[in-house]
Amino acid sequence: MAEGSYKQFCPVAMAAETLCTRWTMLLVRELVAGSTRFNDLRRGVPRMSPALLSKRLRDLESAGIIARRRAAKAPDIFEYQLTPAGLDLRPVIEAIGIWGQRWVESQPTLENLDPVLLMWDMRRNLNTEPMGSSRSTIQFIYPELPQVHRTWWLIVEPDNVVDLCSVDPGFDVDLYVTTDLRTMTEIWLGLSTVAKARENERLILTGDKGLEQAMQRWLGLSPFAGIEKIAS
Amino acid sequence: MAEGSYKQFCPVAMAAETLCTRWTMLLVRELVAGSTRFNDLRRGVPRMSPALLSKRLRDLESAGIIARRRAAKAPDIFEYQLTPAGLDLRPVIEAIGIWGQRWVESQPTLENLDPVLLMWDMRRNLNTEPMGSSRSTIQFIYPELPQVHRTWWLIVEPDNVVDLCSVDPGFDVDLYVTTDLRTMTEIWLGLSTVAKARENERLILTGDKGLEQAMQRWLGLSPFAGIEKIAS
DNA sequence: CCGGATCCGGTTAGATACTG
DNA sequence: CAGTATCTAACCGGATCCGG
Repeated sequence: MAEGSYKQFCPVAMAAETLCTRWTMLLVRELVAGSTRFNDLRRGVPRMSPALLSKRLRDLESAGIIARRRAAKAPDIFEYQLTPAGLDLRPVIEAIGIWGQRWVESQPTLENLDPVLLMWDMRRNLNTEPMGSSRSTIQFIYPELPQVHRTWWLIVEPDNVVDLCSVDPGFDVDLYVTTDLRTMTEIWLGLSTVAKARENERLILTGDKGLEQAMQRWLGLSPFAGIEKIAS
Repeated sequence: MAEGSYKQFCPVAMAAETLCTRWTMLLVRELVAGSTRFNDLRRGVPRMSPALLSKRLRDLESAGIIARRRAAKAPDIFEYQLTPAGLDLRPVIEAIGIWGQRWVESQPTLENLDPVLLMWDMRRNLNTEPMGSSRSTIQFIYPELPQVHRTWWLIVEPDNVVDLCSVDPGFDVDLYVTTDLRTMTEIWLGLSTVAKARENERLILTGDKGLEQAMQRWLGLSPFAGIEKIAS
């Protein structure tokens, strides 16, 4: 047992001992969302130091939540995969996320804008169903942001594999999305919609009319976007 | 926003910022279980320093989870009451508790035996329904423990108010329960039963036959006792 | 008793740089 | 890609003390 123990037999206490240390819940969120490799996990928790990430992964392993094994395809690369106990943490993440969506105010939330997290989340949840049978390239432009984070390309290949680039992949662009980071994040979180943002001209679409009309559908939202916010 | 922020707009991250700091989840558990006063909360988290408890209560207040107000009956005493946002944390505590019951192994759990926590939990969840219409006094004896924690009296008044004493209240005892702390905790957690413990003579009942037969019913168990443990 | 505040030493986490 | 190493700052635990 860890020295930091609560010394309580209560199941809540025993679980919290592992789960409620700094960064751990976000790390579990990334694992539940499907990330398995060290640097993928790191992208999901970019402000966590790699030393602490490494320690937390060892902690989760010894708690029986993940298993560290060599990747099947690349034996020199490690993968962290959820065990049955880890997979069963999904309801915990969902309960916390639902509470956060309902009760954490929008204002402090929207002080934490981050284009990298947003774009990777969008990539992860993109709905390829409304896409055609040929490749679709969508360019996002945040004019307010510094060069490195200003322009992004989302590419849906014919086999429905989704790719994200921050350097021009050279493909013809089917749809240009020009907006600001706050507006795009509000839409992602379900606090606004594509239609509302277009009305207010905070989001401008140019290009393929089909992709334009279908944006609210192909843009997969946050898993918690459907939960109604109660706090202001 | 706190300086310790994760800087992520994700609802899980925003919620975890408040909820996943040390002791906070256990404190919320106590609040959800019904404790409202500083020293009642303290009894539920006895190893938490009062300074940190005070800080956490202020944090929970500024997060909109509890409201600090003077008690209606005793205006010089403060009460910490859950707001609607706080009441809505019950599903979070339940999800964590269920996961803990399922996946945390019994062995580390049962290294955290604590007679004070156990007896107060038993008091809190006692089922008075099988009790008669007159006062019932049940004495618990843990022969292994030092004097101060060896003997406890659970008293159910005719109006179904439950009381817990660690000094002899002087009433006639209706039922004597002699056992060891580990056995009683296992029963409480649903890892054993009154019948099994009596078979193995790890739990001895003496006194009123009705109370004896009904012990498994009047002994309310941990809220998670019904969840099947999967881990060993 | 109730509801804290203060002080100090140890542990944990953040920042940054570096490596096989 | 997958981590270590190092240093500093923040947080936490434990004990003590205080005013009503």
